[in-house]
Amino acid sequence: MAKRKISNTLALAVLGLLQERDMHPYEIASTLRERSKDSSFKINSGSLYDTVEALVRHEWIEPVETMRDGRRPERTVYGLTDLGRSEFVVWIDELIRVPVAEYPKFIAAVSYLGALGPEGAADALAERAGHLAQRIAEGRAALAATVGAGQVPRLFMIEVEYGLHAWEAELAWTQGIRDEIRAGSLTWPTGGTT
Amino acid sequence: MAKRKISNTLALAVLGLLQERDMHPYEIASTLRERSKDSSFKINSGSLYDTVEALVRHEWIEPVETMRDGRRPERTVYGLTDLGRSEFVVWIDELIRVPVAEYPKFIAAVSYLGALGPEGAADALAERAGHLAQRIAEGRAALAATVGAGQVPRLFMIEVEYGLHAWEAELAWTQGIRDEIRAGSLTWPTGGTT
DNA sequence: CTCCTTATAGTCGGATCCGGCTATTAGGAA
DNA sequence: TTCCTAATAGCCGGATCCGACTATAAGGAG
Repeated sequence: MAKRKISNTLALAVLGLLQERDMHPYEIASTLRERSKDSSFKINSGSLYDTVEALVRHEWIEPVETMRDGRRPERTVYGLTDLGRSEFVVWIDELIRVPVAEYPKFIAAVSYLGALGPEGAADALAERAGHLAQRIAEGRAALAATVGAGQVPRLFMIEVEYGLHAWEAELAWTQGIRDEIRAGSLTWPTGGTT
Repeated sequence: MAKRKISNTLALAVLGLLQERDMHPYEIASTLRERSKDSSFKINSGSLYDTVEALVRHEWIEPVETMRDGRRPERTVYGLTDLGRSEFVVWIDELIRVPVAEYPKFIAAVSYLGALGPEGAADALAERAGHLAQRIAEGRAALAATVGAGQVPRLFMIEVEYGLHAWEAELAWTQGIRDEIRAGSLTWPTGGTT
């Protein structure tokens, strides 16, 4: 499995939108935000323009027309190439099929949970649990307002379901460990806070 | 919450190890690998040396001695400063307390799961489930061989427990959606595979 | 003794990422 | 009318990241 030419998933979002119709980068960004896909993709205007250039270099997309409206900056509208259309599917397929290691910040911190001492750790975990619970509630509400109301097909928000599921698992673990610390079933090795 | 001066979590690993004793970068990397912390931190020699330099710039660590052994490359041994020692704890505390958005590749792919079509999606999810199940088994075995055998205190491998919990949740979701697709309860909107 | 692989220790250049900046127009507040 | 903010559209320089590479030594196979 050689390394992908393009690995930034923002490129995936671009390809996905251009599937629907040609757009210019700024439009892509605002459409993604409108559909609240900005919680699945890190949308940064700098990265976006770099990503678009990379996609052009690899001929997955191509400029379709460039126009200007009054004295606004020039806009370049891009469209998918056939190559882009097929690579899009191949890429998604691969991303789904084979899990790749990622390194979330939380796991790094948990690796050194010991450094906080039992009380400090339990306290910090409790605070995290609170934040997570709130985000989960917000996510649920957002789902109810769109899919629940029949505004959007469930498939189009399926990643939100996944995100909620993942957060719930994290919440459960966080609370579980907090409880174990408080109950004394997860003990600190003697001789150090490390 | 202003942005951290140093955000790469590899720096956290460095600080954590220097807590125990002074080391040179290469030694840090091999110690981390030995303790299989390389599944919690992305250890790349290039990044490691950059990270160490950044830590020195911020005076969280400092060179303690530099020596050479025969005609091997020179080694610089680093140690924690008082600042580093205290920032270490503050940083962990913050990372635990407040969840930050991250953008795993899987969530990006799931956002466009539709593009695979029902059969393609179910098939890809099934394959992922297989990989996940295997990794979970391996992780469990590794835990049993260390913590289970009393070789290492549970607290020192607690992040492995978290990782397994997260994978299990992902596995459950993956299988659940695969089943829903096969059972027809998650349907594809008519008029497109997007 | 020679060859090959692995361990030791780190450097370097290019790719990527990202926050902050510019410039213009539209819309409303005062 | 003038001022201020938000939206439109994108550019750029610096920070970061990372893979590929160098060079030496030690250990074993044949």
